[in-house]
Amino acid sequence: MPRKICSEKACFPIDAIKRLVGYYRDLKHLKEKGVNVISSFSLSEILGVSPEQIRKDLSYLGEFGKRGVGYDVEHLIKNLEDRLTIVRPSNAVICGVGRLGMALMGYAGFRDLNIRISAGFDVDEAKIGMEVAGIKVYHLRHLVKVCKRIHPEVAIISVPASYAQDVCDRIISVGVRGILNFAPVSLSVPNDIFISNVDLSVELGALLFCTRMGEAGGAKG
Amino acid sequence: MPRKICSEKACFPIDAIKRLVGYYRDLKHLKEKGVNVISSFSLSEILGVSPEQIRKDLSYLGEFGKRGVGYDVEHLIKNLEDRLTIVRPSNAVICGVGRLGMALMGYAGFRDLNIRISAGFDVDEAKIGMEVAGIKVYHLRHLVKVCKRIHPEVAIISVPASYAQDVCDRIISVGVRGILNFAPVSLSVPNDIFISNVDLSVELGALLFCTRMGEAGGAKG
DNA sequence: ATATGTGAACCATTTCACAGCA
DNA sequence: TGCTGTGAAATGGTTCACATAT
Repeated sequence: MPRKICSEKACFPIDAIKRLVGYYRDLKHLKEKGVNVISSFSLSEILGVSPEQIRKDLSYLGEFGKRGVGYDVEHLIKNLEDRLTIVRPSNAVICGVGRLGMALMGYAGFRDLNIRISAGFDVDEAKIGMEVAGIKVYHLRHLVKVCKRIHPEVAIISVPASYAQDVCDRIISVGVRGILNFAPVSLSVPNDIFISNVDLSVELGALLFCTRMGEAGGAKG
Repeated sequence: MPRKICSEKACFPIDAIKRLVGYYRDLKHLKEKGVNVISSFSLSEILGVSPEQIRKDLSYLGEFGKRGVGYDVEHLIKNLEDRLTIVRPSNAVICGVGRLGMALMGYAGFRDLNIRISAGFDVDEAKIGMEVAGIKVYHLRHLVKVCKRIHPEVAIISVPASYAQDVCDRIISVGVRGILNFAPVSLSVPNDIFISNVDLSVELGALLFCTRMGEAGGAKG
């Protein structure tokens, strides 16, 4: 993934986008709790992000607040849904129905973003034809055929590392332009394809290193 | 998590640490394939990171290459294991043995970093006493007692969002200083605790947004 | 009075360019 | 000559400070 993303109109940092998606989710929780108006300062405490950062992030998408007052929660949610294109539903597929793949098929959080997991793929004959969380599992050899019907916008790769590049290539060949990769390898893709790596052992390894370094020194940030 | 981490000797960026852990993993694959010496330029193609970036990242930990030649793969691996403290084994625990928690208990990648998942915790009586991938599941109410025996350095939180802060507090109370959080909420922790959030729907949502923006514009980075 | 929105200042990381060494 | 290691320059995200609006 690049560090920032641009259209003709504007550029903004990927990290800002991720934070904004997080704001959206937490704002929905706030609304359920009956909060109608909130300032960037109060939001700051809930989100663990500075008020200036929140305001700057929101300003990438437009002006949604009232000066001297704050943000109308519902209005802000609606605008985030619109600008982040959450209103527009999407299909996704999962390649690799192992333990992790199955967990992702049942992950409720995707639905909140209007993302529907429409199919799973695996090579294990025992799994073909199964339904996991209401999602049908197909053989990987039918990937192209099934995807031509489903038209997934994004794909999740949760196959073993050694299969990942092959699956990745085939996913791209059916027109998928965004890939969330859980396989612990660096995949090579054309530079019009977005690939985001969630590397669990890298995360845990880096965390462990930090705590051990912290023992002797301390974090500064 | 802060942006950088410091000891008395040096400071370096968290992102560099994460990349280094990734280099370590990919170098081990390379070694298995019989590669003995490699330049930062060849590594660049495999890792998808620029040669300068690789050299700079490595330079945070020391000087491991031979000018005019490249890096001895085995020598580099040994040094990374040493400097990233991967040689030193660690225990971790997982709080929340749902679908995701179970997947993580069986995740092979942790073992490659000498990280051992030593216990799982849940509140579901049906799961208590179970073994998942050889790891015993305890009731959450015994968290403190079991952790005092195991001495985990890091913990993984994969409980529902509403339980996460409570579990987090208790984990910290037994001396854990690093937390990998999968619950989709911002947790508040003292600032000597390292917490890394893996937010699956945020990742997928941001990815989707990028592909949709990319349709009209294009990535620059 | 209060809180937003934003250009400017700041600061960290990435990239560059080249000195240093095999 | 070839590739590493690293100060210096550039890039770009975050923080600051304040003008602006209610």
